[in-house]
Amino acid sequence: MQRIPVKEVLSTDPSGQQITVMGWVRSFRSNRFIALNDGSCLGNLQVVVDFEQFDEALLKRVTVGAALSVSGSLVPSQGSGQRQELQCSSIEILGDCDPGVYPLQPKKHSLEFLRQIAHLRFRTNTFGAIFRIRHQIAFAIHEFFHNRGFYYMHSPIITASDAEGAGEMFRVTTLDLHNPPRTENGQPDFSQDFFGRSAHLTVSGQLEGELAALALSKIYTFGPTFRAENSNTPRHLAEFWMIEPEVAFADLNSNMDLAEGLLKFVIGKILSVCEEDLKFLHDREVEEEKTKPQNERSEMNLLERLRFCVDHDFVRLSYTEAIDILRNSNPNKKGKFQFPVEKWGTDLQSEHERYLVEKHFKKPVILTDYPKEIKAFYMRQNEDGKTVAAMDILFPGIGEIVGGSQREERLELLERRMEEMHIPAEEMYWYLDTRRFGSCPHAGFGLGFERLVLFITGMNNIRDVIPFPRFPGNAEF
RNA sequence: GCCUCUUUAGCUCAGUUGGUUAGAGCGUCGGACUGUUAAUCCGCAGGUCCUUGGUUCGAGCCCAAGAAGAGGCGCCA
Repeated sequence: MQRIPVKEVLSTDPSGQQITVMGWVRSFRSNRFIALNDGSCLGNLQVVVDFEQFDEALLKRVTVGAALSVSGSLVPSQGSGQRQELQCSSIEILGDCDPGVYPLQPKKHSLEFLRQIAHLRFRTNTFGAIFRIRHQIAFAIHEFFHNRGFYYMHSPIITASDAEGAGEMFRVTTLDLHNPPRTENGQPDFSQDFFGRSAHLTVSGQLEGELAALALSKIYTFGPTFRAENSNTPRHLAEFWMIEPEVAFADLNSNMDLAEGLLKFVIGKILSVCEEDLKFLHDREVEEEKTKPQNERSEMNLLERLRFCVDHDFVRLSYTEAIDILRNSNPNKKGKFQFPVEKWGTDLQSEHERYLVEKHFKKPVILTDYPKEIKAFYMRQNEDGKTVAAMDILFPGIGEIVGGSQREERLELLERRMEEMHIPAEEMYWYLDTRRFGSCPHAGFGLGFERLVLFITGMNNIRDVIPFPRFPGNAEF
């Protein structure tokens, strides 16, 4: 008999039909009720066992975590917790699970503990929900762009370009580390390396994305990126996934519209498609909030935050306006900020961003037109000569979730800026060629995929929304 | 990289001023239980108190160094 996913069974009207279901035991209660989960959805199928019909030795092997194939008839449940249940006529143990050594017990586990057994944490309700939602978010992102005429472009993962300056890079090499070939001055000779030159893992697909956008008009990348920064926070990973759309004939305003539209579409989609998993994470967060002191509890719960994002326009304001607000804010006047806001031109600290998003506006904020000194070389210079057409989207609890800009399409201005920032123009000939041959206004942004998953699932640590997190000192599994 | 905190049973934690035999809940295991919903009831077992060194008659507790984890900051997405 063919296996039917639990998700399908749970949406079937029970009428005594014979079915086979395979999954893993979540609990075995009263020597009678097996809760069987196959990961197709959050819910378990209740399998009812009449122990007189089964060998006692077989039932002893029905332990938490064991893989079973069960067959029987699907009938309306007599209990109140579920619509249907499987009256079991046969049980086959596909894989035993020794409860004495199996780390997952039918009890609460801390996220820190589960992180240490990340290879098994998929089997918990929480991580099942997170990774089902993660899939749906990825799918919704592709759907959004595809429906709007964007082409999915695969930017390279290994790159010889290290000019973008988005962060420290991981080197890719096949040279013998103990005895590399040397140049005259004693440095490793990368001309003898695999690619005939120094190579690294990409920190961003943006520059290559621009090349494609200046021919295909609308492209997006969605792939892994790597940063060898020694970042130890709940918002950073050394390996993370990034979505980077790039649009020709677009300015900063349409760039903001695109980013806001994308976030609203994806969040809205998840609200409708992942109702059950979201509700579970929502309730989980509500329970967790109860353990916190009153003043640390968030004003909105998870579902409220998500709906709020979909229903309200993001606040758009310039860096200059933000500085004014911050300068005149109560915490600044009362010296509550660790870094007081004084002069125009300094970068905002995360405490300032949090104040704007969580206290002042209480909604997502798009900050625009930053001082050129604190932004990347490729951002388009504004008429004031001081700022660039940049935009960052700040989310409550997450901080920067999107960073983007209109790109500098004017060759002379771009070359001058690169010179000022000591970026070798000759190595970037291929990038500058776009400005030499049919340059046009264009814009794009980078969206941190895991930060979006973090926001939508309501989790607090980015290491809990990617299956196998990579961060300083850790590449387990 | 910097700052703060944490590390005691499989898990989550308590452990008084440094004092003799280190506790609880949950889980496991054994037993009872045929309508349970992370069932319930009874019982047993389970410890390198993170590691190393030091102070002391005596250290889970004090000191030093190291390791691991968490939070904050910086870098950013």
